[in-house]
Amino acid sequence: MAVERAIPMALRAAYLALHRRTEAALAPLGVTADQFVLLATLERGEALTQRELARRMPSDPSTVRAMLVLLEREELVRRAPHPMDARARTVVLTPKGVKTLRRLWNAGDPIRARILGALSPGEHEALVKLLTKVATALGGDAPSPADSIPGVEQ
Amino acid sequence: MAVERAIPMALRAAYLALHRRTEAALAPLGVTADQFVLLATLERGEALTQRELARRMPSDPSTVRAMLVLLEREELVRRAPHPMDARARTVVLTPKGVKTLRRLWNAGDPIRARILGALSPGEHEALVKLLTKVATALGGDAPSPADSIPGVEQ
DNA sequence: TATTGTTATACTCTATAACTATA
DNA sequence: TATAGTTATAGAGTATAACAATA
Repeated sequence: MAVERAIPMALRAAYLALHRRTEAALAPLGVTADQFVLLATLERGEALTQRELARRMPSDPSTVRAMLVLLEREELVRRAPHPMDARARTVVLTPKGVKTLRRLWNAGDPIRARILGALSPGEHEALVKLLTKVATALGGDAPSPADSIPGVEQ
Repeated sequence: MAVERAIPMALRAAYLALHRRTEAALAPLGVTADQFVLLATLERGEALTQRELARRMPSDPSTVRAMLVLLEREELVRRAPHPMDARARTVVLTPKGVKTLRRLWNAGDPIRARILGALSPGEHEALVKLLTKVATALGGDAPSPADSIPGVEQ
């Protein structure tokens, strides 16, 4: 099997721990961890189309739609016709969504604090940089055969 | 909101990229990324009980059972009565499971190579260390010494 | 009494394919 | 023709609670 497997497993363990702790912390507010990510994505860029939202999550358009239906039922987001493109719909946070999102950030603070508490400032910066490298290497971009490393995968 | 949010998002992005690429690579073999993790966990410690398997994944016993039912249907794993504890069942890879697992590792090699290709040896080591710190800080499971059952490994 | 596993149940996320409407 | 979104459908993982059998 030849290729180091420590990183994938360590990455999985760290993410799963984060995910589960987040689920538990947000559950009292009736929002899942993934829904939180969606809401936070909306906060960063207002009036996104569903497609753009899916691109940024990143996720699948039909997955995003399923999530939006749930969030709309809770009145946390609202979908409106796009002003220029009659095919598209824009998604925005409702006032209730904004308020809930603020609470969600607060509910997650202890988790982020726990992570930071385990790392020095230098480690923190390094980790973000390394994770970004990994994500980029595995990125949605077309897997160009030229990028693979000859000789490594025997 | 006070606390840095770069790490959680970077962690999520990296894991999701890994997960999706893995799903795509293993799909032709009819196994999901999570099922692969289960099979690989079995490979590392044979004749685990379902409970111990769930602890190591980590996952929920009822989740693991659902996965085992699927894997048993594919004849990749087999469950047998525990020799000492009549309540428990041991789970082992079938010969077909062993063979499939070998193919799964091969199918995933290019993904791991891609990760390694993006990192220097020092970065690779650093990343594993940092991820382990994060997982530990978030309640990552402590790996326990081998508790496989002597004499049961097929 | 505590633990192992099963069963029933429910929900979320995921994703493909066929479809409508619009660009 | 291509794109945005919907609908139908399916499957996989997740987890809780009630339960039986056993330690």
